[in-house]
Amino acid sequence: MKQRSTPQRRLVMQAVSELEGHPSAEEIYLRAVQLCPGIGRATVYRCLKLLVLEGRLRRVGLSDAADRYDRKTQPHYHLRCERCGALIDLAVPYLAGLDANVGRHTQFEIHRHILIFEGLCPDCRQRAGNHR
Amino acid sequence: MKQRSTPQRRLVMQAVSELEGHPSAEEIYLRAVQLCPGIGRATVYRCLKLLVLEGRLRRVGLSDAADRYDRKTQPHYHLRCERCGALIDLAVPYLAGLDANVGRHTQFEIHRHILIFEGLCPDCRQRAGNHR
DNA sequence: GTGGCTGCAAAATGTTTGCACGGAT
DNA sequence: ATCCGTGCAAACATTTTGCAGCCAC
Repeated sequence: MKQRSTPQRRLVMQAVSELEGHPSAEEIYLRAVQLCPGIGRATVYRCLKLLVLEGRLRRVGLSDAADRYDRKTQPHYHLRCERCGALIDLAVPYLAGLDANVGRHTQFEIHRHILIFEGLCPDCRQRAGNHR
Repeated sequence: MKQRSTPQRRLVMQAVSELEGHPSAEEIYLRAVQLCPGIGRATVYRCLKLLVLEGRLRRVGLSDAADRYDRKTQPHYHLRCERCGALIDLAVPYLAGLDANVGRHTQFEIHRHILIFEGLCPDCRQRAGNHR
């Protein structure tokens, strides 16, 4: 199964690039529709999946909201506001030794780890403080 | 809103306790039905939510599968097999300093972090090795 | 008798799949 | 001619919600 570079594929990549931060599939779809009316949601989902497989995008899975997509594919962590849902990249150094460490203590073969910090962003923090 | 201790609430807690590991809401529901035919799915979901709120259970959210519930409520990390979905607790010490550290570097008020390791469990590892 | 709790069915959400068509190789 | 990609709608999985009735306080 050889894959083609279709206009839609390029367009989805472009939509992600134009959207700042970590857009969801729906946000990417809405932007893609602007660029190419008629594109289908399923196509966007399929393209995103392929782009992640190719390593051109990274999927940030959230347990209680739609997944987000990230142009930055190198390992890094995320910070999320539990009130407004904002998701931002963290500059904290990647804890490369953790995987080997856990592998040594369990019979698992560790491939990666996912680390997400949760709390309140400055805006929500202030808003929360005000009506307390 | 004062809350009552109902038979269903106790039963859901019992079902979680009887099931080993980290059952999903559906697994808990199925066990609950055995103990009390007629209990509804929605009731199980509502009870789980309340029990988590009370701090008697911990919810382990997974981005690509149903959430799991954990009787162990103290902070700890998880290890997940990406092939069979097995989820187990990790004994790795909790990195308590991380939150303060990230808080110092971002304007966020950090409340917690979620750390999940992913890889292959011993069984799946062997199975994967065999047909390679 | 007020207000939370239950069970049911329906809704909501996010994502995947079946299918027929169309285009590229 | 084959096979991949597309658009649409329907299916799917998980969780939440609206609502009527019930039970405990």
